[in-house]
Amino acid sequence: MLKMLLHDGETKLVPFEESECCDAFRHTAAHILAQAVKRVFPAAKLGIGPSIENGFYYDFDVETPFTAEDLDKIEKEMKKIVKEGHSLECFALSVDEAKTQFADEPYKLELIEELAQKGEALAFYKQGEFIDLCAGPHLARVSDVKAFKLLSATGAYWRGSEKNKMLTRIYGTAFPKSAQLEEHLARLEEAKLRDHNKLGRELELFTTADVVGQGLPILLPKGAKIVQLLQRWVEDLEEERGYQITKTPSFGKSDLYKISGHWQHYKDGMFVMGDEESDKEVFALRPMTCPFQFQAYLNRGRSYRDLPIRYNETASLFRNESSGEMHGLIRLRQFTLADGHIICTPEQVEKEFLDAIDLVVYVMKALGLYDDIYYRFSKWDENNREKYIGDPAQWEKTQNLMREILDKSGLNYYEADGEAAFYGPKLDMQAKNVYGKEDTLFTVQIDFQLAEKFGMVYTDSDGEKKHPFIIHRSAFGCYERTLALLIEKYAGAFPLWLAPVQVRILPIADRHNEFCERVQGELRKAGIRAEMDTRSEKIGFKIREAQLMKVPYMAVIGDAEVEAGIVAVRNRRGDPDGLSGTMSIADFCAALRREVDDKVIL
RNA sequence: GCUUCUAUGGCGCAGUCGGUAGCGCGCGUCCUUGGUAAGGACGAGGUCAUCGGUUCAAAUCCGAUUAGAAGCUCCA
Repeated sequence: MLKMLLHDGETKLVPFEESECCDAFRHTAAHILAQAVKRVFPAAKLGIGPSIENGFYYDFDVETPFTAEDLDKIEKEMKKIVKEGHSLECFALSVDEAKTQFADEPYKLELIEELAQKGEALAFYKQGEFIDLCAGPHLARVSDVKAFKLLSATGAYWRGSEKNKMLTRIYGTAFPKSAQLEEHLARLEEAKLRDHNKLGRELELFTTADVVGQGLPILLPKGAKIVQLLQRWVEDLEEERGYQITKTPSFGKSDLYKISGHWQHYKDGMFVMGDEESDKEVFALRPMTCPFQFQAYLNRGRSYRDLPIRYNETASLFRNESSGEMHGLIRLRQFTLADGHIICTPEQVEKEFLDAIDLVVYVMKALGLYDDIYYRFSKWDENNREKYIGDPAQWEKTQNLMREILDKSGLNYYEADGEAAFYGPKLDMQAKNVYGKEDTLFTVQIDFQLAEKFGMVYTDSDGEKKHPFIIHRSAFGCYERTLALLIEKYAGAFPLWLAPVQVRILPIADRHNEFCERVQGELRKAGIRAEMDTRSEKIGFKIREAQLMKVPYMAVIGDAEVEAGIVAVRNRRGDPDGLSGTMSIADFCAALRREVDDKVIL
């Protein structure tokens, strides 16, 4: 139990595990950090310092950013402050008093000014000589902050806007007990071992080459195999659900993007080929599939009887991300989306939307990602209208429609302003990587605008020409990004059906090679991805290699196996359900096939 | 794009005050190899990311570029 100090000056005992206490704890740690920085670097100007998931940070304006040695010094000073054992007190000041108090703190003055304009009360917390403008709550005393560590110093824009000055942010974490801190740090180390950007390279799933460029990974045979498996599987699933496949160009004329609005809204994000001033035609690589796939719809007149039309396409997309944004397989300049558009009547929207979600949920369950995903209802930002097309009433109408459908679906979602596509609201399925960074994996969107822009119509039963609704959806998201998530989810030990090598065949001595080749042939004929270790090494060494490669199964073959025409099967460690023991080649093939089929069918 | 940091054979690293490169793994050859996490010998492989500068001399110092990492911002 920790003693908390509330803004009314009252105290109460709350366990650290309660989020209000945990936040107050980390927030107090942030104040201790700021106090230490002011002591060691008196010229530093204070920004803000909240608690965050798993820790805290504080922003400072300093001449030269903190070095690792600086962090050590600051940490030492923090320990001293904790030992000094100050109690915290909370008090209020008038605007004028506050301005006097923080005359040397320009960022605090800005906040005071702003709070004053809103007519909000100015609360302050004090520990020893250190006073901060702060809404609280905090711990009642600094001595409870026993275990902490400063993790990094990086740049961060004041108030989160790139128009403002970049301050120096120190990140740290803190716990009541040092054992908890150690455990947390160990978890961070553990997470790093699953990092797809490292593991994916080690397992030879992908690589990058300086001369090729940023955000342009080379998928190696094993990585490409996984993507191929996923793509075949997803395309089959889509076909089962009534999708028709299209194949459209990877680039088109600027005129096309002018219709869709990309030229006006996202030209900076596109790779443009040619110069509008001097060239007769200017092209751009496609950042999304929609305008191309719409041309398939426009191929002839459509009746309400034709709808819904569901188009899918495995599409390479190109987006000119800024140089600092690329990351492993997560953020790329070229990527492959299991893209698609459902064109339907207003009456059909609900069912089609729900069916699209149903497909995504099926896919996530099959991949084992279902429990790691959460849902974000991404709406527009009415205060930032230039980012979007269409009028506010339409936006409200579509968002309400989407909320209605979402509520019926029973999905547990949260709403986010300013995250919509420029043409409509989205349901984003979000996932976190091993470092806790969030990214969109899948998305389903309702679009009420592009049909009109492209002149897409259907003749309704009353003979009227009407604009259809369009659902933009992805069954899978982008293959590269999902692959990254899968690598981290399974730490490279893919389930059998996705493993690029399913069986590694290990001859005990070279004289068993011939039989091993036969086994490899049999497995391959049965559709099993088998690979043989042909090196002249001891069997223990070969097993170790196969373990490092995280291959689901090994088939060990020596004299006894050759004589009896069988294989000794061994599974990957930590897989108690897997096959093991000796069996005939035919039985092994059949068992593997069964296991593969069981895993995919839910 | 911004802040900080980084770049040495396929991978992981060492290289002290500037004096033209080493180790482990991997790779190749040969020997070895019967049983569940590293058998041995020999060998190949690097103009130290690129370009430019300082210097008698640069992997080492300086600048630019390219690429990578963390964070911020952005993400159709």
